[in-house]
Amino acid sequence: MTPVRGSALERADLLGDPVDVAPWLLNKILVRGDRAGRIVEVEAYRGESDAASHAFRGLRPRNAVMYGPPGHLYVYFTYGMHWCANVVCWPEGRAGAVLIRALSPLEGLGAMRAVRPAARRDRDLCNGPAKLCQALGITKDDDGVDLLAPLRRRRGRDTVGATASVPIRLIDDRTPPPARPGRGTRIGISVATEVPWRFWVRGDESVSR
DNA sequence: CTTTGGATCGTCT
DNA sequence: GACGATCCAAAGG
Repeated sequence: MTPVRGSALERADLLGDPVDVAPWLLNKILVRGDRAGRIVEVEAYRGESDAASHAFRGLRPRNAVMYGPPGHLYVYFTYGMHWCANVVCWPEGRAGAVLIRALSPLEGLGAMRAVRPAARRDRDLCNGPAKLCQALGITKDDDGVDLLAPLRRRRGRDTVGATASVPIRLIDDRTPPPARPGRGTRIGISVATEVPWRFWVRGDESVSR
């Protein structure tokens, strides 16, 4: 399998409103060691002005990363068993993030299948925010990592086990975002359910149900 | 295919 | 003490 190639994103591209950054992130690639997937579904969370955001009630230990510089990963734990990952937006001091809801698996499918035995088909490996974290081994340990940091020389093999030391990066392989992405309301929330801040790549089979 | 309910624990009230 | 930015297995059509 040929490794994905691409350049790091510009941090300036993530300085904006999550509602603008979210569709722009579609078709970018999330890489962890030998595993990689193309972003095909996202949701924008606008921080203190968004009742559905974890930052709606201000700075807390859990959401502190969202108040940091853009381009870092905000990871949270939910439902007593799941991890979910966001790309931090807006300048330092202002909370905002884009939840990554689904990836189209590109590389390391074998490792993903090994960690996700519940996935019957490959399209089920990363078609949900907690599923993709499981597939890439994203946990609390990855909260706050810089997705745009230059990649150092490969430290070791990406084994199915410990992923904590394996870097996570966001890269651009020059596949542009869709000119006309799917757009609709966000999923799984009980407030601010009417705003259309969910975006996806139309027709991609890994978009969540 | 769709619907339903259980699992499970950190965070905030 | 309640409730999640969810997933999955089981049951029903």
